[in-house]
Amino acid sequence: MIDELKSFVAVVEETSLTRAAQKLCVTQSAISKRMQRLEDVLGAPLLDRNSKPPRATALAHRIHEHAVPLLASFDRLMNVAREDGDPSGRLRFGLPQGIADIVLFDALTALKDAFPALEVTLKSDWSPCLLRLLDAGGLDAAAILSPKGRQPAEAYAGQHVATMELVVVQSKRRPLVSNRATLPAIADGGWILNPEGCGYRAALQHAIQAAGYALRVKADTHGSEMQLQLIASGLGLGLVPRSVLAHSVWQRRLEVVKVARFAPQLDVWLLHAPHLGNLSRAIAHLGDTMKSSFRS
Amino acid sequence: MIDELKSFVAVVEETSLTRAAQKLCVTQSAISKRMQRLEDVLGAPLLDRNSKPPRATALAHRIHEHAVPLLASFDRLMNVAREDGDPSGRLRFGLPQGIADIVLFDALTALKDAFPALEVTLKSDWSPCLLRLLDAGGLDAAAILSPKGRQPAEAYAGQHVATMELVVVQSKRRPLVSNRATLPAIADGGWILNPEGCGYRAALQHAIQAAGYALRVKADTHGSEMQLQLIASGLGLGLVPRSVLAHSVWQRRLEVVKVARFAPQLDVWLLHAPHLGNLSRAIAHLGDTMKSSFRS
DNA sequence: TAAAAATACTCCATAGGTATTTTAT
DNA sequence: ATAAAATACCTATGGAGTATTTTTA
Repeated sequence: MIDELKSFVAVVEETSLTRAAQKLCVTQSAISKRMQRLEDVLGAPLLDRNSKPPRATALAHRIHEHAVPLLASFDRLMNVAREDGDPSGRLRFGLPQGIADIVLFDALTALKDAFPALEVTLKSDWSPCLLRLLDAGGLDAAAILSPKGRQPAEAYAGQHVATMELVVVQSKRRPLVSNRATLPAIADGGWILNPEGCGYRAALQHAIQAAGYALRVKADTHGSEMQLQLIASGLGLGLVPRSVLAHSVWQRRLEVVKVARFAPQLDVWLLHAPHLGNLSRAIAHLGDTMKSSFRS
Repeated sequence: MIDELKSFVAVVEETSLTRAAQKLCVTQSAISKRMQRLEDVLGAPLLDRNSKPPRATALAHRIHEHAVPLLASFDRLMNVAREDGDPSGRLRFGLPQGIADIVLFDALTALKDAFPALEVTLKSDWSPCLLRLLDAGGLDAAAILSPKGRQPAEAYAGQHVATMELVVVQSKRRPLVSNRATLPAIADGGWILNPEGCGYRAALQHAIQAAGYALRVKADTHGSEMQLQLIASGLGLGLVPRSVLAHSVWQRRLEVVKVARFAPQLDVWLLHAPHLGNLSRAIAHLGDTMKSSFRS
């Protein structure tokens, strides 16, 4: 039916079956039959054959008005799957809060600049949830945190974006531990962390449990600034990326606790669906801006 | 390709080839092959076959977003040709100024009420031009004036709407002829008429020339109110439908001249394209409102 | 008479059905 | 073990091309 409509539009615009045939690189006979098929399907004549070349009927003009945008949508649909096509439609991007703090503004600005037509939808969640969504086709791409050195999983396509150094911080005014502490000392210090599922927290928990201690959590927070504010008040220790600390408004009230033989790091990955279609270029661009966000 | 897209949408929404097949009344094998065809055309997998039933990929979700509105447009296009369908799209209606004065407001209001989704485009011109446009498919319907009793032409579809009685008018204060005149008296009176092509003028010219006299035109006007204003000033005679005179703001300053053996009448026809598709009901409604406009 | 569209006829591709195999849960 | 999808195989249809006829300007 799409071929019939394309032929019909060509016929109306060329006002000639023969010219339409040439334009579409088929025989005049094929066009003639396509038009008859279309008329059969619609149940009404589209061409007035009392004239030569036949003239489009009033109904044909109305159908033409519908057919042109329809064929344009069809072309756009076909373009969605082309790797080299212009990014279009919606890009569904997921990222954990901790990464959002660092890259989101830059990323959105850059995407909007490069691909104004692209609509970006965001999903903020912990890395494992994002991975599951990515798997289910609910996301086109996701930024993921994973312990340094370990690939998120073999099955995922994507690129390594950055490695984040995590540092232990406490209040400068009301320190809880020495700023050159040991693992046992901080384990019992009382922690202010983002909830279960957070990549930072998982890394900390893993390290402390591996050393045979238990993690004592004093407060769950959402978002780095809230976390750092509470830490600055002297309520407990925190674990944050060094870059987040550097940009925080609470920085002056916080100090880094150096912990012997404890240097947690997280890898940041930009993973994406195996086939991106015309989002490929957008995701590549996103990867670049993320890398530069982490460098600065 | 339309069938493939319909199947694809069904598969995504049913999350199962088998259920999609049942929904579309074809075999599971057919759906399986349609999906493969679509994937071939797009050059990318839409289903993740590592699961059963297969899950839609991220790309599939994006394609789905485009496919749904596309199929809706397709259905709307198919509906355009159905005689019994809801009127949609654009209705291109032509009518001469003289009829517009009488029916246009009522007609537009009634159409808007009955079919809010319908967009009406107007073309104002003399009847012969409208007929030519209608012929060429440039109009869906046109109101036409033709001398009483004569069909506009056998080839046109449509209905008779009304017969308009035309009356000769002159200024009440400054009459040019007796208000019980004869044909030779008025022939030389000096006329204020709409330009060449106007149905009224044609009728008058025909009657006067048939009686062996010549029509002396003093002024060309556009639109009945302008014409009646000039007539009221005593500049010349006019020929207008009795109904237009009745509704004119100049009525009190005008008087009807009764002319012996001169009773010009015009038929009003509502003609339309041979196949209207889903405009049928709109045109039928238009015919009804026109008739009632002429009665009042 | 010339140009354009429709048609008769043929061939091949392909879509769909049936029956069966493969595969994931 | 079972349900679901893929596939092998067959048939029928239908779409396109060639050559020819019909029709309008």
